[in-house]
Order: sequence, then C-alpha cells, then structure tokens
Amino acid sequence: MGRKVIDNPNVCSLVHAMNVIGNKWKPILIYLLANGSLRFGKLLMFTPTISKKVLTEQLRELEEDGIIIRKKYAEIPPRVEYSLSKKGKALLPILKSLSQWTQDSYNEIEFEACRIVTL
Amino acid sequence: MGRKVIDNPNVCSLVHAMNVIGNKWKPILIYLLANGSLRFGKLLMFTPTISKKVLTEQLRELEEDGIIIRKKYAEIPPRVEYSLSKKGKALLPILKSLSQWTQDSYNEIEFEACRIVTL
DNA sequence: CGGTATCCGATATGATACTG
DNA sequence: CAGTATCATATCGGATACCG
Repeated sequence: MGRKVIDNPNVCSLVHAMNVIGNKWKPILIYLLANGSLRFGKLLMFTPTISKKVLTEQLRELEEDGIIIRKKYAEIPPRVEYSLSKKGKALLPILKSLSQWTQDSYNEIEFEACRIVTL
Repeated sequence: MGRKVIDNPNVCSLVHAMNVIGNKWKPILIYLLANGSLRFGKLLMFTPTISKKVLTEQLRELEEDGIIIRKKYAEIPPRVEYSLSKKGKALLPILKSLSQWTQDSYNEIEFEACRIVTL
C-alpha cells in the first residue's frame, strides 16, 4: 500500500516557518535585532563561533524572506545596518513564547549552558 | 578586540527550543500527534519521503527530550503507540502561531506548495 | 510490525585568506 | 568595514537490505 498524500495548509505553513527561522543562527540573529538595528560587525561580535561567511549567508536569507532589512550607506569605510521588518517583529512574541516554553519545561541542568552574546 | 560573551537565559532557552523542534521532521511529527496517539506504521505512512531510519531517530530524540511518549505493547506482531507528553502538548499553540504567522505574512505563491500527509 | 545496519550523498557550518 | 573565495569537516537525511 502506498502512502496517502494530502495537502494540509497548517502543516505546510509550519514547514515554511521552520525553513525561515529553524536553524542554528537565525532565531538568535532575530533576537539580537529585537531592540533596534545593528551593524554587521556588531552582529559578528555578538555571535561567537559564527564565521563571517555564515553570518553573511544567514543575513542574506533572512533578507530574502523579508524578515530583516539591510540598509547600506555610501560611506568609506562602508556601513551596513540590519533591522527587523514588520514580519520579523511579528515573530518576536512567538520566539519569546518558545523561549518561555523551555524555561517552563526544563530544569537548567537538563539543557547545557549556552553562551550567547547579548547587548 | 575579542568578542564579548554574556549569558542570556532567554536566548539560551530559545536555542534549546530550536534544538528540540527545529529540524525537518520534528514539528510535523508533533503536529501529526496533536489529535491523539499513532503507531509507528501510521507515522511512516503519513510522512512521505521520510525513511524508517530517520523516523526512528526523530522519535527517539523527541522521546529523550520528553516531548512524546513511547508505549510498547508485548504482542506479536509488535505494536508501538506514540503520543504527546504534557511538554509536547504545551508546544502545540506555539507551533500553531508559527503556522499562522506564515499565513499572515506570505502569499501562497511565495512559499512552494508542500505536500504533507495528515489524517 | 517495528525496527537495525550499512553505506552514501547533500547540506550546514567553520577556518582562513583575500578584497573594494 | 563588510564582505568573497576557497577549502575542509561534520551532521543530516535518504536508499536499501536485513532482523526478532
């Protein structure tokens, strides 16, 4: 017997959301931008162990998906500011509730300490 | 200048949440279990393109993280039922809001149709 | 039925050096 | 400063065969 295949808009939309935010760095980057815009160098400084290459890729994808806005100033040396779009801001309460879910559901000892930079 | 490293419980908890649900299949599996328990064979049937190996791995990890409960019956042929734990159920409204976020933020044409099986 | 075991390709992430 | 380019590695996901 084959497998049933049925469209489900809710599951499909969830898959899309996970494609947009569900990887190692994107939720962190969104969180870092919650309080306002940041320059490339600051984002790099605040996310230890990320490489420039990966940071660039993640920012480009978030921009393509309409989550963040990239503003480039014609100066030398160059200055680039990243900020959350409306879509990105709409994500913040959901990420907050995910964070809260962890804090409600697990003891500190159950998940290894992670050291992420913040402002 | 080095990078600042500061603990942030909120970001840390978000990272943990993404570790628990942020991959290709786990949110789908949680959604599939939203309406009650399902057997291994049913989960396999309802997630086209997943392999037995990967399904087993995902279910084991969800069990380790306390999201689902695995109940094995001593019968021949064997029967195994998977269901959501309390932690898993607490995740449902959050996944729902992520799904809703996509539907509010994107046109259908902006994300490729995905065909996921449902009941 | 509900898995394991083995192999393998694809993708994600990272280190480093270089550039306009 | 804000990237690219290149190379290396690790993890993820998938195909297939076999097992209790």
